[in-house]
Amino acid sequence: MALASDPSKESRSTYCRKQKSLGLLCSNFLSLYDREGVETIGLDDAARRLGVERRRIYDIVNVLESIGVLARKAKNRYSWKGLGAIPRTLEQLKEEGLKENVSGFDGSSSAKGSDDDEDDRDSSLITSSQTDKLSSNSGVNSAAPVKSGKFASLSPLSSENRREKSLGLLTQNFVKLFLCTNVDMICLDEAAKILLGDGRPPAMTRTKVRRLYDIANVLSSMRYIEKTHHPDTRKPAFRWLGLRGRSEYKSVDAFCAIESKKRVFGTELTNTTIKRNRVALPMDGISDEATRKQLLTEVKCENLENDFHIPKQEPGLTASKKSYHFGPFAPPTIPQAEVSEADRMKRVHDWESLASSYRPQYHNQALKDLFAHYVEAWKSWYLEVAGKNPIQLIS
DNA sequence: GTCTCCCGCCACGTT
DNA sequence: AACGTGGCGGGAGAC
Repeated sequence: MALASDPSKESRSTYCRKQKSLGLLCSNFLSLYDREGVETIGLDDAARRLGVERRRIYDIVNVLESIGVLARKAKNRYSWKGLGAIPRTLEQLKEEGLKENVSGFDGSSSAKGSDDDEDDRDSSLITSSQTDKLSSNSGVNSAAPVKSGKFASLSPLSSENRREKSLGLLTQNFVKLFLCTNVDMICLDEAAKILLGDGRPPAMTRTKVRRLYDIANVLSSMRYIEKTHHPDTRKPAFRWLGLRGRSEYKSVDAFCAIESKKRVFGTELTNTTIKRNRVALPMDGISDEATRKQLLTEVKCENLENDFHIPKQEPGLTASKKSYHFGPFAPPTIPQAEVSEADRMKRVHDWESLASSYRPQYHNQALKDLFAHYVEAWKSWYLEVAGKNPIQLIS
């Protein structure tokens, strides 16, 4: 499975995977469709407008479908249920999870003795024995219907096997781990072991972990979970925020405080034409590191404001330790002047003038369309704020 | 080194 | 047969 690009040819490249993360794509996807009047979504349309391959849209859509945001209507078409459908879906998943596990997830049950020695490190981490039944997956519910009636009509074993491994079902079971247990946080490798069941080969676990990373990125971007570290082991883990995370989302200040602690992704859209190892960035010609960082900060702030799902960063945090990189769609004209921190922050907070004056010159028509959408979204959002109306991110 | 996760191949299902 | 879907794991960026 060789990658298409030839690194030797593109040795000068500065590919930055952060700009292409699934989480960022999810944010952009929601920015695009989470608004009044959206009823159906075409996958081709989404891919075109977001500037990514269809394959990536499937990843997003499968996760969103599993938590009720979307429902498949027909080939290439999904109906938009909205973020407001998530709480109901979570409730269903919880009920379903509890029903499937009559013995409960209280830690006292054990369908078969756990032989996973790593699971017993800390009581706040979930154990395999608590959730063995999730691995058997009976959890297909109305929130995530089987893709098609015909799907199971031929070669039942094969299709069932495929369904069992689907990203959507894995998402549901991952969510159930949090909803149906008293677990506080969980490491992805442990989640994988739990969902697979004991005694699976390491390669299978590795694959499952990869998928869980995909899912975690999407759920993180929606603030249903957050990445953290286990207090004792410092091992990366994910904590369930659920609706709590979403309510914090409504408060800009709270969101910024949370967001600033997060790993910060690039803010630009991903693009199918920019391959790994051969990205030509607008700043490639700029050798001075300080200038690059300054420019990165500038553009990051401005782009953040184009996307109301990624609010402003905390002062002093942007581009301090980790450098940001332009995405492939960075505006071709970038302010070069040295700008003081005070001036910069003043500009960042000058939302109104920014919204009315800033017009990035995107080369890509899809980006132009998307930017136009952002401008419209910004206007309505700003009107709401100016009118002292609460921001309704969740219906 | 390990962790993270993008990328696109390709098998399988649908039209 | 052509197209749609999505599992899968290689391998490279991030740490």
